[in-house]
Amino acid sequence: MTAHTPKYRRYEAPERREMLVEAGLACLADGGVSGFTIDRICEAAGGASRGLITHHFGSKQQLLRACYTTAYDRMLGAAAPGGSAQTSLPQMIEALLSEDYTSQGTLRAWLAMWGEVANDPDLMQEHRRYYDHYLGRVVQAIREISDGRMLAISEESLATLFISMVDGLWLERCLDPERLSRADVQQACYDLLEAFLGPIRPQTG
Amino acid sequence: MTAHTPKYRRYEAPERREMLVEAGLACLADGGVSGFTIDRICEAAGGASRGLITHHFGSKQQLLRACYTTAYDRMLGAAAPGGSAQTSLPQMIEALLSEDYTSQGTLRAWLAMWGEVANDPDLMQEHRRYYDHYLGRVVQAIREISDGRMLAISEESLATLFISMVDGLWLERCLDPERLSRADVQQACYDLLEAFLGPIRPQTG
DNA sequence: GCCGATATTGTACAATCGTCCAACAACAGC
DNA sequence: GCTGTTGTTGGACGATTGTACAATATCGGC
Repeated sequence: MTAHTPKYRRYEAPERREMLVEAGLACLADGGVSGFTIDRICEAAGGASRGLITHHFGSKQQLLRACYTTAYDRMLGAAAPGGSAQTSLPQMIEALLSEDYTSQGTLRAWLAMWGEVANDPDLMQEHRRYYDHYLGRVVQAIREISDGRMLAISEESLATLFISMVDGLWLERCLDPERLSRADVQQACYDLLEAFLGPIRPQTG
Repeated sequence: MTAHTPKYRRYEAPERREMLVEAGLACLADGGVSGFTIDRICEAAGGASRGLITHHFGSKQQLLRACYTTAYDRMLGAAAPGGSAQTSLPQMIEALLSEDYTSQGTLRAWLAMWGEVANDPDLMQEHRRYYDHYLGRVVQAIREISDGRMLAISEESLATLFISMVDGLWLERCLDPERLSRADVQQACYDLLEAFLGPIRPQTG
């Protein structure tokens, strides 16, 4: 007759880790590094206990590393839907400069994590790995359009240009959404690409 | 016979404020927001007392605001030497993507401050003011080159493109200086500009 | 129903945080 | 040299930080 309602739910380690990463990203989004706190993260993870992060990740810093790889994975995933490695330039422009992704929360999270990349060698290595992956995809997408044509600059150079442009526009728009509209920044991307690749703008009716 | 060597030096308020801003920027550069601490800042300001920041600025947050405007002033100053409002595009490329300015310290400082811009309305206002100023200068520099010629896009659009590109390249290079050389990023800027303005690259011998 | 592996809790801990404030000292003006 | 203004000191304060660790609870396998 002891109905015994459990005081807490037990999760498998991988699932719990995922929950904590999720909570960590949420905290980064609304408080930056200062918001990335053991107490707040556990609170955000459904009121878990303070000991959990140390238990599952060893330290707060390692949770941050996990958050970084997750965030990067998602970014790449959004730019290449359906899990394929295939990406089109318009799709990337649409996804990375979407209304959702150019939010102040997204900005705060990335700024905080980038700030750590410069400090943490492990994170730096991870960053480099992802960046190369990202660049490779863009080069591939460019080649699909150029289709063997000789461009004014190499595909790799144009890819670097494109990535930096997207990052810069994303940053400026996050900082001040009223100053730069979504249409503005997306158009700017096409201005850049068409200067090298010719007309590629998808007809929007 | 009381030789009386002073225990500390008294500064005029403006001079002391400047010292604290300097120390604040130094702390931001090597520790981001986490390094921006009353204790560390005072230590960096020649071992001043902990009460000084509250006394001169009212709060730590207001010191941060002062740091932001100083950093932005210096950035604009570096891009337009001699104190003139006049700026040339090559000069900006040279200054903002210089070896010195693409350091991890510079990165950490800006990331930390931008993270606050998204939170603090006062800082946001300041940011907007400076950005408009910055944009105006770039438009002016573009007009000097286009010289009335009709471009593929408006001078304002190209200015936005340019600023975002510089920011993006600056960011990527700060994050991983070994991946993107100074020559790479500066060349990328010219690739962009020449696509719209025709040859403008200064002959480097 | 019990057991054991293991996920979870919650406190203790020392360190650090930002702010406040009363006492103090430097230095210009007299 | 004294005095008044004002810049400076440094400790008190409560809140919060990340980590460690022993105690506890859950839940699958029997």
